[in-house]
Amino acid sequence: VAADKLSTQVRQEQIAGAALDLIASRGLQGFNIDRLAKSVGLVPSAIYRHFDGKEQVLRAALSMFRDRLYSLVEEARDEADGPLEALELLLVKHARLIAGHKAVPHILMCSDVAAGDESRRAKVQRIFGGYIDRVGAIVREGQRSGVIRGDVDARTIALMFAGMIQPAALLSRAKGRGFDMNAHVRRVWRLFERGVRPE
Amino acid sequence: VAADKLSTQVRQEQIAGAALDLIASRGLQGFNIDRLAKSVGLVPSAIYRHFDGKEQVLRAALSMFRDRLYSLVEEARDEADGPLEALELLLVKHARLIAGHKAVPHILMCSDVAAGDESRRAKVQRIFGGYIDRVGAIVREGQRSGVIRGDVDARTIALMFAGMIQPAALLSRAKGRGFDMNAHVRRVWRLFERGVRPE
DNA sequence: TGTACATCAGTGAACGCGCGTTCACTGATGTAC
DNA sequence: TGTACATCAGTGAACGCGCGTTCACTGATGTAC
Repeated sequence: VAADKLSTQVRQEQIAGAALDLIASRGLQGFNIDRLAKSVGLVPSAIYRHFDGKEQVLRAALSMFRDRLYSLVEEARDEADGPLEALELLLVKHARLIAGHKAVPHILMCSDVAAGDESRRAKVQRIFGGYIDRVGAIVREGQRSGVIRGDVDARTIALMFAGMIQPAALLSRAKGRGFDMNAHVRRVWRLFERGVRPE
Repeated sequence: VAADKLSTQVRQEQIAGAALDLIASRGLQGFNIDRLAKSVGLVPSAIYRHFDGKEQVLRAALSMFRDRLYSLVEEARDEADGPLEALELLLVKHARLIAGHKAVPHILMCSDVAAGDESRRAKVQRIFGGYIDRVGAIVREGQRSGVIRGDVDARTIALMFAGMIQPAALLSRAKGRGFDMNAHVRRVWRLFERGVRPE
């Protein structure tokens, strides 16, 4: 019983998406060709019709991850009015993803994906750096308009922002239901907001 | 040419320590029996004289990691006077480890070590939870003595504290020399300090 | 103090499983005439 | 519109490498007498 034939373009997206889910739920260890193939309803060897190999699948997954991550920042920026509200909204959006067991962003960033060969490490670093840059841009906007203190550089504040989410993502993955992500986000935001408020 | 014979007790410590280093520098992927054996000057099969298997080595490494991590907190507490200074000192100690490419704590916590079977995940979670509890205890002390605001719970502040280090550890691992850890710590501390200061 | 024996850490060859990858094939899709 | 052919996604068997683990052995250490 053979699977339906779909174009390589469609399959590549399916496969990259499935790879992301797999890595998010089972770590890089749990990401193998067998499981990947099964989760898109194909046979392992069929993956090679659409990718040159496992590493290329990982690259595609990373690119998809990057696009989603950056989109999240843009969304927050568009929907909020004002930089401070944009940051708060972004934090809430992250929390929602994490609570919905779709903690792709911060698990991926954390996991051993960042090990491996030089060019992969460079790619992960570029993605994270780009994220910090984008958050930093929002911060700088806030500094110009005077709602965020100007005596600490924007990059540091952006890193602190990222730091609100990562440990929480870990705890949430470990504890599952036992961790109230929304409550945490509300509390931690108050700390952050006070830290960055101008004197 | 055979290696010197050492007691199992000595070898177990050597091996667990080497495992930690290996995981810190190469991720869980790079942690294999061949490399592990080589780094303690033994032949792969010799590892099995001292551990039942790879998983047991990992457990021992985790335990060693836990002891070191908790010791760091106690040291900071002992050497500082006052809870706020203790936190700052702890932050500096972490930064020093990370800058010295011994970023074991936060890489390990982040890596796929936290995936894997149920009992290993539980162990990693317990270690991280214990760390947060210990930092939280310092925070609570500060709240009692009035140097830390009392209207945010200690746990949240402890998580925020952990959040100052993790993203920086990632950046540092990726960028190497290109990231000035000490400068970052000084800047991020000012943010944190202002966030937790009483009104 | 010297000898005999038990214990045990270290060795290297071999085994076997997991898993990424290849390849000859099948059959559907789509295009040329 | 129908036929012939090229293209290409999907299949399953097989291969081979990496790597964790086992095992019979060697020889040093330490203990009993």
